[in-house]
Amino acid sequence: MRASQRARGEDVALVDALLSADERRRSSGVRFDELRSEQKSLGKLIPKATGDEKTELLKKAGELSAAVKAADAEKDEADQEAKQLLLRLGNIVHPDVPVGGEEDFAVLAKHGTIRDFAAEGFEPRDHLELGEALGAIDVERAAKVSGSRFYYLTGVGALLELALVNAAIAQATAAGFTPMLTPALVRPRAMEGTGFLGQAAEDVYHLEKDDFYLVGTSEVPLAAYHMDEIIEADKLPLRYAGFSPCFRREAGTYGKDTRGIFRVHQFDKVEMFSYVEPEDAEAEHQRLLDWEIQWLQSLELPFQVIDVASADLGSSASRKFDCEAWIPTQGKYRELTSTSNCTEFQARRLSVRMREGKKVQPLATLNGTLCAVPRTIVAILENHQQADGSVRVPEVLRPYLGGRETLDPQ
RNA sequence: GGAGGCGUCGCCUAGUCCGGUCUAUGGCGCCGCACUGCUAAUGCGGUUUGGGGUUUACCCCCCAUCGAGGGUUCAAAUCCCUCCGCCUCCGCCA
Repeated sequence: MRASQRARGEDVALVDALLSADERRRSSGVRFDELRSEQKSLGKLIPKATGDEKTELLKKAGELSAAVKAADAEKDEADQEAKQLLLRLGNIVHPDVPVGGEEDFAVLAKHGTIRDFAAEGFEPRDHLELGEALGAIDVERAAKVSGSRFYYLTGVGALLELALVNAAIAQATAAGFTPMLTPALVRPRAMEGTGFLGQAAEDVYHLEKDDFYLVGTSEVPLAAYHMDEIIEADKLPLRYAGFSPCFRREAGTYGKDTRGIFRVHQFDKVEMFSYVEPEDAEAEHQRLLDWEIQWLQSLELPFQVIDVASADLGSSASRKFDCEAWIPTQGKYRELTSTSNCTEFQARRLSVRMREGKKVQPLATLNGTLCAVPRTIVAILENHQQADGSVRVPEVLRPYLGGRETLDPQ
């Protein structure tokens, strides 16, 4: 456990503090139970007693009651402390995860072929230039209305999003996922339970007046969907494909990806989410990755799969695979999808359990992006652009775009 | 937004007015056993969840849990406050 937290870049002292807080929580709990038990047996005698005997009993009961209250307060304090410490602690890192920061990922596979635009005889345009020429993206007016990192999808841009979403939902449904439209505003418990109020809290929008959080992904409402429930083991796995808007403050990214729609405050996303038995979690993680690969291959994009390094994992992930598409005008691979194995981390916090025979225990949750719309549009526009400024539509999307084979400049 | 009603251990339900006998009633469902050519029916027993103690294990014991959290009290399902959810009516609204 210590090694895991160090790999994550957390303070090892936190683990020790947590262990001692947990011991205090236990011992104060035992003391409370004993006093309470005594108080209960005394309480049974009082209604039957009379006269001096009763006066005496009431006096004793009064003293005991004060002791119980003191013990209760002590127990509460220890509980709170342990809980606070636990919330700061991330999931245990899977032993195969490469140790290190953002740059220390391991490349697991490469798919597709990167185009050689020089050989084709033209300079690739970036997604914003293409999107504006197609009448698909308008960031200037979005800046007027909402500020930076917002966008309008217009005309074929709007149609392209709808096509992507329909195609993604179709793939997920064919794979056995239940399609879900989820709330974008959630209570603190859902946010906290999924692990987004830890280190990631700065990146989350909060509506103070109503104490709602805007979700950064439908992972949140999908994980909290079965909150406080016990699921029969033979019902597993449960697989949901959520579609929702996603909101991110993108704090601390000033000057990063400022052009176009690669990094924005609001976007739509189709997300896969699985509830499985803990023993099946690693296999499910691989399946989620395979579905992502299938999706990106159907869009005919060149991409690589990486095993994200320890310090770059979210607090809830034990292991994370990203699919990064090649972005020609940036000359590098950029994250398009991400799948995390959260093991029992979220299930414990949200109290989602499974029953197998007599045993009730937390299950495992996993999530994986199927299609984060704006980034996918970026990758499609840039990779499928043609010398005349038009963009070839991948075949999987054509049925959803009225058979259209290209998007053409206006 | 206004008024009223409701929330009990899988589901339904008794209990709440008037605090202690609630160790929460009964039915359904489910599990086990018995009985019966099979099935069904019947009988008996069991059946919230979490934490702790004990144990090889089973058993057993203690504490919490009556939507959630506070309060009053020696003592709370029961009284008071706040919040959450559901239902009905009114208003407003895409």
